[in-house]
Amino acid sequence: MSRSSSRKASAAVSAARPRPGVAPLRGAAEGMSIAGVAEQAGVSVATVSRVLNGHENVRPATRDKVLAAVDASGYRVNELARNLRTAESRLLLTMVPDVGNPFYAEIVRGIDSVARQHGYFMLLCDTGADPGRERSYFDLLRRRRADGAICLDPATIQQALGETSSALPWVACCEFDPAMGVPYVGIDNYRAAGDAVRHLLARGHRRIGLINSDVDYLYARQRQQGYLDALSAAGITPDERWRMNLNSLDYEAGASAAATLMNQPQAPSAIFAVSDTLAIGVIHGLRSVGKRVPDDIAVVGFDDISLAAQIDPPLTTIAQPMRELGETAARLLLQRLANPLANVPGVLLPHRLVIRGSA
Amino acid sequence: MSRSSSRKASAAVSAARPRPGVAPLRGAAEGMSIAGVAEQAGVSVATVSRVLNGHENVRPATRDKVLAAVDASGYRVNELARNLRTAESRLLLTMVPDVGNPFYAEIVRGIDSVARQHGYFMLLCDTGADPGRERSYFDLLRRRRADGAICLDPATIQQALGETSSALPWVACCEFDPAMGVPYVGIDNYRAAGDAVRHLLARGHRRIGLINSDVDYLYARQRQQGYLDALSAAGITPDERWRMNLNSLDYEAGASAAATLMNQPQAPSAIFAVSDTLAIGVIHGLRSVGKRVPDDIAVVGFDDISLAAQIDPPLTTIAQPMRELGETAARLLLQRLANPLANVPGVLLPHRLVIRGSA
DNA sequence: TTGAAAGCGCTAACAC
DNA sequence: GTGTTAGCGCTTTCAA
Repeated sequence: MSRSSSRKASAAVSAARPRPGVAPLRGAAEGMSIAGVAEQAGVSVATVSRVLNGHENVRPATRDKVLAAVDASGYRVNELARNLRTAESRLLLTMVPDVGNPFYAEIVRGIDSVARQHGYFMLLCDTGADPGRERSYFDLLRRRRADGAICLDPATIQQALGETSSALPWVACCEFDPAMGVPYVGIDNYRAAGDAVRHLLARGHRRIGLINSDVDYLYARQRQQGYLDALSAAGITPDERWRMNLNSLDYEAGASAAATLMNQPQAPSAIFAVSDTLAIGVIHGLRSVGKRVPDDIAVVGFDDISLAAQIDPPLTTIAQPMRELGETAARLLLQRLANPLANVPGVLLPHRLVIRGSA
Repeated sequence: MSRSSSRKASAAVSAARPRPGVAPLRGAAEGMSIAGVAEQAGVSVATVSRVLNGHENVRPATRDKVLAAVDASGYRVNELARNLRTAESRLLLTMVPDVGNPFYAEIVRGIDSVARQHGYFMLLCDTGADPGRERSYFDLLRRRRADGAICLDPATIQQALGETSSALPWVACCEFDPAMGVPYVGIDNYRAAGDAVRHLLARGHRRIGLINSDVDYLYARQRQQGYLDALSAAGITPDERWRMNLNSLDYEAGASAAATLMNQPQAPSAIFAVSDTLAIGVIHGLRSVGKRVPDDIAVVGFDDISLAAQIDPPLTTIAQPMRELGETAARLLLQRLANPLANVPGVLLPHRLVIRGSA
């Protein structure tokens, strides 16, 4: 828009100083381009580029001249230009439904660390489960703003599968369907949920409630099935009134769900919540209706966010290897980018039951 | 580093198709550029560009032709090229010390929402308080990868002030020095801390502990001064043993600090922690040494993250308008980008004491 | 080992 | 209203 004048002007300035010898000392920043550095160093732009990119075939003396000029001018490569030329943005998109959820935060850290190790930056997008936003993020890929994407948002994934996005360079993390033809990393949700329920069973509970998210999501269905089958295997017929499906993982959602669940005859004596945030809310909700945990009601969560160990009582939960989940997702994506043809495998990471005070 | 080979191949492919005449019908995606669309629509690239950018001076019929061609080809603008041409990346960098901290997460949401409203995307960077990473992020600005930055990391800010970064387009959020010549948004930390202490005083406490972060940080010094002055004003001589400085805001840090604090004669009867995460850890730590909150020890936190209301006992805390903090920071930055010369003001947002069960 | 020059795909003068 | 064309700043042939 209003850019041409200033930039042009400064370019002119540097062009207007063919003064040999002493560097004109025009401080750092702005106007300086690779051409200016070349001029100051008395070499061609090609040579400057070679030095900047660490190519071997440059005479040490030449290299030093260039480096000196770069130093003196405070030049920084314009990655906008570099990106166009090399046709890559070196940006990885990460889509999460909610940055505020500690579970996602830790995964995001894992992604970020691997990405940075490989010279990529991470563009974090909070979809807020908003379909409009969700769709537009995949477009970032098509518009070359990002080289690849990692999606953690179940809703987005459901939607992506329905569209033509399978050709795009992305991987699924935590929420996935092995049949979907997109690389993924996650855990065995079915077994994990079963492990949680079996723990409760072993503690003598027979009436076990399930506070789940929307069964539109794969992971929710998998965990529900794990819950159901574990109950059946113990000879218990699951009561439908013990189950609730929420469209949020917020603390508040868990709190009110717990209150609702307790407000019925034959209320459960234990609750399995599919997320620690939900479970923490559940404990709060239970307390608000006068129930003590674990004495009156046992609670098991899912994820093992760092907070789980801090609350009262400390939360018994299924630990997911969050950091590794993120790191693996990033590696899978990088692999796919490096070799678009090779088919990248799906990977399942181990989970683990962590027994603390709540159940 | 290893980025040359693959790219070369694809460039060659598209370059090898100067075939004139009938559009090769090469479906959607890949190779398609604005020139291809122009050809299919039978117009010039300039016209396509005009349509794409919503310029008015295009005949409806022409516009339709172009749109049809865009549709048929599945063309998406290459923003790499656009960015170079317009000399802006439309990316805003946000630097936080820790994405996992719910306090920052909420602010980040505020930034993201304003950014997106204005056609920018947010590049989130977790500095992890690592000086190396910190420094490299400001370089993103110099390399034109981001148009501007919002910094939430105290350590990074301290360092940025020492360097020549004041010329860069960035704003400070939460941590700031009015004298630093960089736009900022935050709260009145001095008064806020005073309010917390006065609340405790009003509840009859005389021995009030302070669990603070590193006094290298401006906000930490401001809150400490607020604490000290409030105590003095009440005729109390602050005991140095009541104060602790931590280099982390993690739950664990708060927990162990609390244990340490209690492990001395004349231990405080109340604790003011400068962050809710710390305060939650404190409550946990207190419990682990057999102290009950608030009966034995009162606890006041700072921030009012959503979790504060959920724990047992619910946390009394100083609420910061997190969402607004983020939104304001983004607006300040956008303002600065729109008009680099105008001097953007510093803004202070109101805080508020939220009284719950812990004190 | 170095330089000249051809673009990457787009926008915006400037003509017509 | 529409087309022609000149770059944006960089990387990478290709030739010397």
